[in-house]
Amino acid sequence: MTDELLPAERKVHEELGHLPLDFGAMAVVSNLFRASAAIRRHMEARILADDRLSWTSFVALWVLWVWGEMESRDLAAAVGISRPTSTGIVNTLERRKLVRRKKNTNDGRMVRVSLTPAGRRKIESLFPRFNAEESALTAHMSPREQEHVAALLRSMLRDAGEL
Amino acid sequence: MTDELLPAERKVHEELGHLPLDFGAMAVVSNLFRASAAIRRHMEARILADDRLSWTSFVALWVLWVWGEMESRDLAAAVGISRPTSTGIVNTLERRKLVRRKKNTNDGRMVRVSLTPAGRRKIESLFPRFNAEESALTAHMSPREQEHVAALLRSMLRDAGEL
DNA sequence: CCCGTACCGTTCGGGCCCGAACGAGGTGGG
DNA sequence: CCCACCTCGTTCGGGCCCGAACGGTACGGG
Repeated sequence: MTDELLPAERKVHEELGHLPLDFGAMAVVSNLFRASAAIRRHMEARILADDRLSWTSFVALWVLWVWGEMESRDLAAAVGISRPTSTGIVNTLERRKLVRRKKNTNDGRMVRVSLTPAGRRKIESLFPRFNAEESALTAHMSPREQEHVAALLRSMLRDAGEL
Repeated sequence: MTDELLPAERKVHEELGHLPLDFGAMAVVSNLFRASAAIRRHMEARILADDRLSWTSFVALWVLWVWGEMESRDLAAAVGISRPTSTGIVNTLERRKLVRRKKNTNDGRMVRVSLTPAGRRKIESLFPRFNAEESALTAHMSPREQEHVAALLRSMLRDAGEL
């Protein structure tokens, strides 16, 4: 594992090194975003492209798989997108018959969303391949390191939400 | 620092625990994305909203600040976006007079992009506030932990690109 | 001097993404 | 029974994002 700085990071030190900045924090956040975007692109190209699924649509299927039928606002929150975006994603998935909308009879405002059988088959065949790729991406970390990194990420997540 | 599992993660273990999946890898990747999206939203709302700048536009300004005038394709690569997206971003920033396009006289295909004085003033006033927020987000890590996490993220980045 | 090949930035089409605003449905106090 | 007030999903407008395709420029071999 090379923990060398990236060329971009070296250039930053050259140009900005004299300023009173927190370079440790910068390294964490910028690499967090680089890694996130790269992994997303990797997964979309390698696993999701055959089914013309975006990352977000895939996450939506996965959330519905894990949680079962749920109300639209809860789906948005679980996927990590706004309610307008969720409307669009559900439209796309409904058009492809992977997901179904149902009116809630108790409360006329709510819409309940769930997987169709085809949607369930899709995520059940896709997810193991997806997880195998995740596994390859984290193969150079020990289980202890994995849990440590996950914990640090969770605390950054919490801070970003509260702070 | 609570390193407790999120409710969503507990539910995943309940529902999927019996399947032969790599849950450690899952925890790393899913929290990587949750954190990335949360930080992005946090920064856009807290630092960038006043100037109506998106995260990506901000990164473009930052890259041009650090590297100076550069060719459009290199800008795209450094920001981490495709060339078509880069065209759009540069259009937006040019419209706001933060960035300038210039034809390269040697090679008629190339376009060189650079900050305007207004663009330079903007990023120089914005970045310290941005970095202070990064600093707050990583305050609970020791410098050693920060470098460790950055190194692990760099190696995931590398794997996602090569693998 | 061509012409095939390669690479540039851009355009096009379609999906994702958000904040603001809207209409419909629900709720509680007067 | 109202009628403010809230929350739901959706629509609208505008920006971001990519792969494919296009016109323009460069360059090397025949």
